[in-house]
Amino acid sequence: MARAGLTADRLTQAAAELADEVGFENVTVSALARHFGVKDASLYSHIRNAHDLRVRLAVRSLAELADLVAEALAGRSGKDALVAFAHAYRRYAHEHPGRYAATQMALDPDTAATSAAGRHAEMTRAILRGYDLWEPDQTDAVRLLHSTFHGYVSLERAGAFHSHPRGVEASWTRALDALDSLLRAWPAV
Amino acid sequence: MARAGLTADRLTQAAAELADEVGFENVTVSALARHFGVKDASLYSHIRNAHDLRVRLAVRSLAELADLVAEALAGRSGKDALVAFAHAYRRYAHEHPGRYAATQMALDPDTAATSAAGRHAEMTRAILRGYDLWEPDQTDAVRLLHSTFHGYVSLERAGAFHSHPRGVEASWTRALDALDSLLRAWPAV
DNA sequence: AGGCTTACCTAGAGGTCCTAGGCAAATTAT
DNA sequence: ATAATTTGCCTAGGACCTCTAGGTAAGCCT
Repeated sequence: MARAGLTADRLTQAAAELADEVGFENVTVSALARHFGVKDASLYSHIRNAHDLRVRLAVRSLAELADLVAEALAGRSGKDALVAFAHAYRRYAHEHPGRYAATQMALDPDTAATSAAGRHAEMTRAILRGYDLWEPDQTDAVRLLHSTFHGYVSLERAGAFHSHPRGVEASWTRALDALDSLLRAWPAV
Repeated sequence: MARAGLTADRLTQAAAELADEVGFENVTVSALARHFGVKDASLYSHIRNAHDLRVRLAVRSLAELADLVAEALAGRSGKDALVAFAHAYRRYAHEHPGRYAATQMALDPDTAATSAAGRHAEMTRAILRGYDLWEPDQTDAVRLLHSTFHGYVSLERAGAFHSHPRGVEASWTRALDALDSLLRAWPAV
């Protein structure tokens, strides 16, 4: 009986593709086993349980997104960097909805600390070097930017903006204009 | 054999409490049936299926949140209204995490149209009457505000801000200052 | 070739979702 | 007050998912 050659990595990769096809919440051990033509029980040599599989997918997706953002940021600064970051972020969410959903999973503190979540914060902070912001305003601004990007993308995906004819793309561009101007004139306390 | 007196409404109410206790994703038909001391199958006379139950919970939570926000907004305008809206919104998410998660469910267009989602947009728009914003900037600003509120609250709940010592409360207050100043000086195209 | 590790298997328990069909309690009609 | 109707909750059972225990065989190493 030939072996399928499973590893935790190949499972996570397949789970990522599956998530984009059927949605993150439908990534099950059974579906993954079917994909490889093996029995459910066989996967438990490689992953601890279903939650472990989803955590691996989340960690992998965070790293993948961080790579794409890093690439988009390379050689840019100021508004140029802000827009590049935002587009890379939103594009990932659109092209890989299942993986993006995975990045929103609540990770336990240890896992989060060793994940690429820190790189995301670091890159957001790098953008702010093009603006005149210092602690603690810098941290506040990082949180605001992250919130806005994530909020916009997830509301957009949830269909919250469909009720109005104004183009979602146009609002996004204007939101970036607004954030840029906000960062340039960050209000003093 | 005495009846439990189930109705779709009582089920939804219990589901809301259950959601806040065990998390939205753990609101199951079985758990709800256990809560009422009846068999799973009995619930299907009142709800169509598990998805239907979650949709009812989402619609109910949206309405509940809209009521709280409306109350907070009453008699306020300008930054005062902005801050009141934001605090009511964030407070609901903190006090009722399961219900708040429910409000983020993707609803089909018909359900969304008849839900309180429209009231949320309308109230956000009302805030902007205190600023000098007109279409299409108004819609862009509504989307930006909504995104930021939702993004901040959901990242906060996911633990994304725990890695830094800066207080989450302080950043939130500053974010509102920033949004206020942004709305007062909304950049022209 | 023999031995070791491990990839994958079968079997099965327990949980959730949901349907079909039945009885009995509550409600309405007579 | 009794009969007819509606409906709330039941049992039974199928389909799918999660996960454990224990076994067989494939592939690597000497």
